[in-house]
Amino acid sequence: MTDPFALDDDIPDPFQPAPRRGGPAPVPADAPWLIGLNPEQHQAVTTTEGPVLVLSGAGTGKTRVLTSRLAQILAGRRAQPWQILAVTFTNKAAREMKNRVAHMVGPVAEQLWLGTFHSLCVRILRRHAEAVGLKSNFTILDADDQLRLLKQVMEAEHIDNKKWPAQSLMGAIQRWKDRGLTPDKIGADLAGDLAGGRAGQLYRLYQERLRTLNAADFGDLLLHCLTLFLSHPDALAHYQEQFRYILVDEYQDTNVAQYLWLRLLAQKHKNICCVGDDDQSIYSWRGAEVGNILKFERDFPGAAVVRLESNYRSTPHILAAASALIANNADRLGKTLRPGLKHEASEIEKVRVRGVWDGPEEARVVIEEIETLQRRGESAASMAILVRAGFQTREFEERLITTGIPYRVIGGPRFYERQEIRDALAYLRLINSPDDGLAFERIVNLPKRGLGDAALQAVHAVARARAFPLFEAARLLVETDELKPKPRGALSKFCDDVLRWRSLLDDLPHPELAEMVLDESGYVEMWKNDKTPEAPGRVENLKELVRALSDYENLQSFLEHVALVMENDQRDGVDKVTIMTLHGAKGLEFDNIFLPGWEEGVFPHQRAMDEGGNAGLEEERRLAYVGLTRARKRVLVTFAANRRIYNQWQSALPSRFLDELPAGHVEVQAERGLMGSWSQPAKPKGPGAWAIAPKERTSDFDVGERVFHQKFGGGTVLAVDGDKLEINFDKAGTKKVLDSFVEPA
DNA sequence: ACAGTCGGTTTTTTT
DNA sequence: AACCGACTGT
Repeated sequence: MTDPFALDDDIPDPFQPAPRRGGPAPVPADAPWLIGLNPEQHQAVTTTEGPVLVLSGAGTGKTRVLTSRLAQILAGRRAQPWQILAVTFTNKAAREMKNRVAHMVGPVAEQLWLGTFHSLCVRILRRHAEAVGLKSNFTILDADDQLRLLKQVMEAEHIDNKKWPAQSLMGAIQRWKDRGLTPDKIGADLAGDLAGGRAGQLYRLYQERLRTLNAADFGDLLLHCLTLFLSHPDALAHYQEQFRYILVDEYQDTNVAQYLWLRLLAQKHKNICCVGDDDQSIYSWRGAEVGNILKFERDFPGAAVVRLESNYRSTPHILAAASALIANNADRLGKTLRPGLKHEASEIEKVRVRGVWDGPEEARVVIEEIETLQRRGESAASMAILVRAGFQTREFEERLITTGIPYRVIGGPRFYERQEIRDALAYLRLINSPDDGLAFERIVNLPKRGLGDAALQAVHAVARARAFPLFEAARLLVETDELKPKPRGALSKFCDDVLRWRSLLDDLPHPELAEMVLDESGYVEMWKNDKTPEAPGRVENLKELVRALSDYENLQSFLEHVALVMENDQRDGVDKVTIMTLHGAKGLEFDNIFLPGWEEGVFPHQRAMDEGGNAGLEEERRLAYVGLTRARKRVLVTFAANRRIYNQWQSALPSRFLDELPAGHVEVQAERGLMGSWSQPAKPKGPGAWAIAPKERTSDFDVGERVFHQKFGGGTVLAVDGDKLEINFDKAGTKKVLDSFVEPA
């Protein structure tokens, strides 16, 4: 066995610049990255020693501070690039930071330890895999494989998957991992009655299965890293020594495991700089703990705290609207955003709010506005539609297609999640890692080789009996007469093929190998013979996959990229409107922002409130804050009075967040009667002016009266609450609607 | 072994 | 409505 602590990768290679001598050097005050910083930014950049917490509001130049700080440390000869750890939350942020630093300090930026938590953990784990029970070429499973594996475990344990869906147990396991909890830490108190009280045991079995498959899921990457650090003090000491400076982006989004990871690594030098904004914490559902910000000063006594409050992005109206909204959250550190830019008064528009009848009309209104802006010279690329949930994109897409406006959906079906790509990857995974049983199962009978349930069962039986990986079990099985001749021959051929491909791994360039595999396996052929309309596209995607392979040194690094960088950044030069979720928009900015679907239940999302209570509502509000602060010049917020959900029409009430926008900075344009009590002209009277009307206004309808509603048809009034009616519709059941939507029948 | 049908569920956000 | 998974018949 190789020494798990071999760290020879860290020895500087001859291509790196000679180590700087003579310790820190002064950085000239006119260094390019210091020019134009405001005093707070300057302080955040130049306070390189000791712990620093930067509370950075939206649009206050956070990325600039981080990159300048990196440049400052490097130019001040305070550390070699590989002694600096810079952690981001997304791959996009990592890439941008790397580019910007490279621009300032040149190619040494390549040597920084800069990346997402997950990619940095993989980098460490590849070297110490044995220490946590894996081999260095371990596979990183995606969500799909994770669930598949857990289902297998649960099935083997005879857990009724109707009563205990694998999905919810998966969620629990992930949250445990987010908190740094290994199976031995899961007591009855944590497991609860999940999976009949056997959740802890199932978690353990799942982890065991992962190890046998030489695989790790996303959460494992951090968890194993923590295990490594805690069980191998020499490894921890090595990295503590190495990372003289640590920088963390989006600190408010770190979960407990990530927090522990950082805290361990920072113990030696304590030069850790965390940048975050509690008002933009929107990932608590994924285990993020805003509390990590609060703990910072406790864990690192004497930490310098810098507040960045000058906003260089949005107009005063937008800032005022966002600030007033977020002020409704009780649980926050409190920051005040100040306009940092000069704006031409004539150019400044108020935030606009518009109510419409239903979803399709909302799409029409938004796209009309897009066209208007385009006529005024705004580019499509300057506009983004930010939705709460993925399903909302459809109506806008449809409308954009009919209008012929180019658009792109970020976060839609991703390239590496497509069926054909995952199948092709399974072939490559099996070649790369013989232990990858999930890959084996996925492709052993794809294309159809006449290997069905019976054959697969037999393979499983052998694997279990001998504690072999599935692939090895299959090889053994075909030497026996266990299988009928036909399946036996097919399986034998399959095994021979895989072995042959694997033997070529070192000799053939990997793109050629991939091409050969896809060809000889008959996989491409399968799609070429497929008559469905999407088949040609799939063949194209496979070609693209082979092409993408050539961008990577070897198969292993490609597979890793696929697992960690699940994004499709179609940043072609074409001028396109962007559609994405609010979560996806964090960190981005656009001149023109559209915020549709501001209705109770949609936004704030019902489930967020049901499951998260008031904390859930506050997180939704932060999401709204993130949405508003993406805009530089214009915001259009819309809501629809009726929405089709599960193919059922439902009436909706305007989002409470609308009430929280300050009247003086908002302009309301609603169609007659659609706003309910929100009728224009509203009398602006400071914040809250939009509040749903005084209860004095009572509907003209009476209980028991027959009414007619455009979408729901006829019904009987059950109750009257101000201008809201509860109506028992003959067809659609009981619903609450505003009285302006119904007429006497 | 596999295709076709039936019935139940789905829509929160993602490294 | 549309998709998925389990079941059934060939």
